[in-house]
Amino acid sequence: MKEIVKLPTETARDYALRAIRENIVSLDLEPGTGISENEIAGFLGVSRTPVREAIQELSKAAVIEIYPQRGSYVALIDSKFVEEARFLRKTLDIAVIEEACDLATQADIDRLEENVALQEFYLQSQAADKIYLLDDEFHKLIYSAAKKETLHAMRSNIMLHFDRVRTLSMKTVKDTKIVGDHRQMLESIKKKDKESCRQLVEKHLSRYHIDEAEIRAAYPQYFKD
Amino acid sequence: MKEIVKLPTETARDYALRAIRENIVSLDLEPGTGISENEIAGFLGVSRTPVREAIQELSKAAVIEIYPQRGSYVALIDSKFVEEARFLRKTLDIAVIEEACDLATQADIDRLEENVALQEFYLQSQAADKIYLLDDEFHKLIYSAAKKETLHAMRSNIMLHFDRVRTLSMKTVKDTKIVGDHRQMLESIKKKDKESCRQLVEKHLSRYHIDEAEIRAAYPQYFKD
DNA sequence: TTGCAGAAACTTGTATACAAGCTAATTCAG
DNA sequence: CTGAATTAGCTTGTATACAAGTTTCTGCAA
Repeated sequence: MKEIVKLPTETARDYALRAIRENIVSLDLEPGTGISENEIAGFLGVSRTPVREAIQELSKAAVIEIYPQRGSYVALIDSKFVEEARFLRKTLDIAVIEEACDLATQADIDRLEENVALQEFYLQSQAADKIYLLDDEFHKLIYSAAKKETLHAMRSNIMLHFDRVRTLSMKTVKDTKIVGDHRQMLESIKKKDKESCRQLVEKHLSRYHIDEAEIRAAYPQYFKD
Repeated sequence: MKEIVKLPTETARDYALRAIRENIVSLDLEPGTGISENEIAGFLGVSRTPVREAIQELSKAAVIEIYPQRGSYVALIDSKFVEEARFLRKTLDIAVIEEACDLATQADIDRLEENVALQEFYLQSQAADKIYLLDDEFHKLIYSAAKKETLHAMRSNIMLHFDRVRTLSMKTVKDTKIVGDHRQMLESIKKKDKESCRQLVEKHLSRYHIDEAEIRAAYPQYFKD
């Protein structure tokens, strides 16, 4: 588990949640790892209570499995969850981007423009981590333009399963293409071209649809079954 | 707050979550009501810890608002959340029922048949509460047939907002029509007729799309803004 | 009566103590 | 040496104590 600095503003609970979540997505907490409330509490420098609440929340998203009186474990990557996450994303992202075509204000467009411009800038700087954050923000901005912020928060939880696979397949998907996808999506939203948006979302998702067998062969111990 | 009997199998945390949730959906805990961890803990006969964890979870679904060191309140009905819930349900339910057309096994069909038969039976008995439960189970069975159980769990949380309005509009929506909708959906799934499924889901949802102004006029104190 | 100061009574956030139960090591009997 | 029973050390679940902050009531002074 890697260290995450605690922000002065956040509560102990939010800190614990963020720290554990980031470690799971980054795979610093490997799938199958046993975790203990006491151990993590000691590592983070807080008590069991906020750590426990964070673990409870992540167990609800099914990325942590709790066995009462026995122990808790980072869930193995379950193809079923990954597929459901992909299904949700395909279904919801398309519906939301179509809604954004209708509802986006000039301010929304401006924010998206700024975001994509930054992506294109960092693409030249080879700053993959920056692009990763901007990627998340880009999709969040689209949900915001469609007035569907609550759904985005909900989406985040199940996306955890997808995000772990994304981390594993980082090297195979080229950032160049992702940023290009985002640029095209923005242009289609500006033209209010829903059919084009739909096709772009599907193409965008297909990029992450790596041959699972390949990743599974490289990291068999991370997968369920 | 009405009493809910504790099942011998469930943990204190699950009991607290179920009890608070049911009270919110039934409006026995009215929107805007102040709630206290200590008060509820005393009422349910458990300590603050499991009650607190339940409240945390419900606050994540935005049906409870927590103001640190000040108090917690049952959220007022927010039209924005209700609309997002309706949007999610329309989008996801359609995609899932189409998937169910492709994937439903004979066992799935049998379970749906049994469920709808029970609905039709209780319709004659005027047992609205039974139908309410069977309604929930019907939609859950469809998600199960489409192998999207995780998405159904996620759907449940945001549906809380929708469910409260459903409780308020109980009298205006006729059970007869709802059960008829379910019968038609089942027949369309059996025929694998996706277009018919799509239309039925949209019609089904429109039944709940009561004139919000009407409910708002009757219960203005329950609504935000 | 009005207004302000201060204390008391609440709230949630966090830490810690205890309870119940599972696992595995250890010890003792054969 | 083998095996079974006991015990010690883990785990999470729950209860309680304490901390920090907000609100409200109370009492006193003007």
